[in-house]
Amino acid sequence: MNYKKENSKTRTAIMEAAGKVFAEEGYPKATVRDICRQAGANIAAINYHFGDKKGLYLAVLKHYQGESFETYPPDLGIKENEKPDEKLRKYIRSFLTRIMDEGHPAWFGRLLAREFTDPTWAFDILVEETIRPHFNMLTDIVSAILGKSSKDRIVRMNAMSVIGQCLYFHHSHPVISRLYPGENFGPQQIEEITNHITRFSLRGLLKEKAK
Amino acid sequence: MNYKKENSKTRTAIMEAAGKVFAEEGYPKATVRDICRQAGANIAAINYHFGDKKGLYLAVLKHYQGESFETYPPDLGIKENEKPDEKLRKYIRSFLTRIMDEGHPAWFGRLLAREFTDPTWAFDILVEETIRPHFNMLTDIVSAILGKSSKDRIVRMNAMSVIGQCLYFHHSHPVISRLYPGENFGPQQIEEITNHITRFSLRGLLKEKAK
DNA sequence: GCTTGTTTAAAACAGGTGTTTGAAAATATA
DNA sequence: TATATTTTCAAACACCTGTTTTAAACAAGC
Repeated sequence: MNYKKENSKTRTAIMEAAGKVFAEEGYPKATVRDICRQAGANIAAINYHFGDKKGLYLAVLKHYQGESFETYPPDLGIKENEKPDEKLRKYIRSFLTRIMDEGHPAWFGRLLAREFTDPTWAFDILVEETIRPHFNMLTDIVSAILGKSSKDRIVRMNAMSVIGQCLYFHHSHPVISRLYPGENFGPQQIEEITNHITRFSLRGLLKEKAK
Repeated sequence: MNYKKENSKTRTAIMEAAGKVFAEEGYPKATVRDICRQAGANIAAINYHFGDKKGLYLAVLKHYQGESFETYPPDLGIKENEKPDEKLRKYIRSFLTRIMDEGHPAWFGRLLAREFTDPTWAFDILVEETIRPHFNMLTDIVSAILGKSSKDRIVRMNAMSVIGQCLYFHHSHPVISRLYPGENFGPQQIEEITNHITRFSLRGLLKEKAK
């Protein structure tokens, strides 16, 4: 019922492994046996420390959520008096890095990207706690560029155009690697992709403003 | 071994139900029991008519693939001497309709969209048979607008920006409906979304050309 | 009629899933 | 040291998955 120590060795090992597996396989396909094997723990430990698979997923979300946005803050280096164009570039770079970066807390970004395309029961929590505030941040930037209210419908659509590009450049890997073997739009190309999306979007936005 | 009649009543009923379920749930989560229940057929019928679940999925792909691209041809109304701008608009509309439309053969589009974000074993077949030719069609349009070779890397990135927007406007449903209840980017808004993406993209592309 | 080939039906099978059990081991507490 | 508490472990449980079996119903040809 009450799950004891917060800093057990196997507990953190399980969370570490779970983060990796959940991000790679997605919640439904990820198996607790696989997670425990990678963590070097017994299957029952998952019940003992987290209650059940849901509890584990929730714990992983809650924990790495913070870590991810500490490492890749969406306003990374954004100064208040900076031009909206530059704000947009930094937002895009941060977004891309968060989901395409390799190594430790980048799982969370991929996990979030997964929830975007087919949500689990945890989606509502994620929307309120992380997606909404960060989407608002983007719409603010876009509305500043367009010179329109951030409540405007057109602002939302333009913001979605930006996010759509970012997400697709991430999970287009399977397609690209088959269509053009050798071609590579992977984590190493984050800078290049950032530049492309920023240019492409700023033009789409600027003309919209002029109209 | 040899699967008899091609026009059995239960056979077509199963394929119909399977298309719907596969598109809604995705291949892994879709269960043969669910499909057979919706088709009013026995579980064993799936083995008799299609061998196994893979065979069924393949049969569904092969069949509705043709039907989908007959209903929503990617060059819908495109005349050879038309301006590239108008070609792009029609391509985008066709793409959006194929995955967002309701009713009969629209499953296939959604099914394809699913394979884009997490591919199954059938992905390689789909790439060669449907994705490659249609992506080439898009890169041709884009390269005409940019005035660059369709083999150019920059052309591919711009094409991806277009497709990324289309895909995201489709599966952003869960996000949007939670962020802005009442707001709706459903099948009814296809025209509006087509206009937005076309304008947004044409501007992104045009300036790229001018540079 | 009978016989042959074809299609359906109920039940069982083998394997994988999340979860629980109950007793050991490890650790802390007195 | 002795006792109580916390943590691990192997095994089993109940359920769901795709698949197979075996027999029955159906249809067509003679």
